[in-house]
Amino acid sequence: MPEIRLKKTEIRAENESRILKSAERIFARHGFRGSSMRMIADDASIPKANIHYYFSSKEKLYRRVVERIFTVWLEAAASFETSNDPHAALHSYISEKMEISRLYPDGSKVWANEVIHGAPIIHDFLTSALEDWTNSRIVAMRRWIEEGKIRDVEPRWILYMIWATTQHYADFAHQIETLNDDKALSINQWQQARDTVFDIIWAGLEPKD
Amino acid sequence: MPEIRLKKTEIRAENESRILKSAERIFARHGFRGSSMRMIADDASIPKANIHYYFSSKEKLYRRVVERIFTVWLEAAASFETSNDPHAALHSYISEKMEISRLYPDGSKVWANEVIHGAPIIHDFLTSALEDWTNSRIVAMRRWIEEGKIRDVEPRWILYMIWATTQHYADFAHQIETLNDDKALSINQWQQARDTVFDIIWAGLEPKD
DNA sequence: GTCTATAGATTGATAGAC
DNA sequence: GTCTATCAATCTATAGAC
Repeated sequence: MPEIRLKKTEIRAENESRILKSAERIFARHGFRGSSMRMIADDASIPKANIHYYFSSKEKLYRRVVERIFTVWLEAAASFETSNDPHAALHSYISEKMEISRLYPDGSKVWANEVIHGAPIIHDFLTSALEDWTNSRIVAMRRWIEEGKIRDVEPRWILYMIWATTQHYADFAHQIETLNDDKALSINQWQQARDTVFDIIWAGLEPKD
Repeated sequence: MPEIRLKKTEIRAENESRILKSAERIFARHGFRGSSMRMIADDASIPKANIHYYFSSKEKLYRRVVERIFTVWLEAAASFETSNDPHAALHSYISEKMEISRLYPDGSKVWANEVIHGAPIIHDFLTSALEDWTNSRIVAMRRWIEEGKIRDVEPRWILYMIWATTQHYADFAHQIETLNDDKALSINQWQQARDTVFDIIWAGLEPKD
């Protein structure tokens, strides 16, 4: 009965996707413990028991959500080229990170929430992919410094500054909107913010003549 | 019986202080919903029922914790002088914010956690004190721009950059330590990070000649 | 002011009919 | 694959003895 099995696979894919999307939104808004399976089920318009049918436990569902977020992060990470043009590499990376904050703020919030609480569930992500990536970029930035392409600044503080500033626009969106007359940032404001973030950081790295 | 009343007052002050300190640590580590009154009671070595005796409900205890954090924030806010020396004002403010991240990371985490989740409990802080303070500093920075003392950059993106970067060292401390061979930053590293944050931001604001 | 016992509500998870 | 009913654990909060 190949037809029936195909259909079941499609139903599974469709439902899993709907649940993951709702879970990301609910976890972002209420945190892991503050989110109940019932809230996620209601948001996805799927009976609560079915969430357990597709994802055996709340923790496994949460981990799947974080894995999705990490995939998005990896795509942005790739845009930080270790070529020999720091201006282009940093501009591309910062722009990409700001776009992620604008388009997927929930993912950023779940990640922030997890790290704030000591990364009890995703610690392995930090000590593997993130650590490798960070060290490779630090090496690249050190080379730029030796070649006189950027100023002599400890690379890791620059990376933290980029992460902090770009992710702030997602994680603290509520505060930013409150200070913006309770309105979300307009496209123009997003562009201006993105350009300012890059301009300030680049002004601090650009070699003085 | 003035003696007995005095002693009771002292006991109350002592116990309330112990509970608030434990609550801040537990809330920072596990979030509001992830923290139970039992965890806070155990951390403070005080019977669970007594927490309810001193603070009528979990939410009121949480609010008292956030009020304490806001007091610390206000002290740092005062160090951002609206005088006519932007270099001194920003250096003082950034240094103060970095010190807060170093000395009171738990408070910063509770605040971040709250804003990430849409500030359900502290929304009034955002729309009163924080909004007033922010607007006053934006006015001051606009004046600096008109007087040619800093470059023409939208002040609010600068403020967000300062908040994001300084608070990142508290909120994402776990990630930073993981990338630092699982060790907390040394005093030297804190100083270097603080100086770098200021230098980069000032390089982007300092008028070009 | 301290502390045990417990009420009342909510939660993650599962059993079992359809 | 869907969904109702329900269990067992946990939580906030309080009553009441000391």
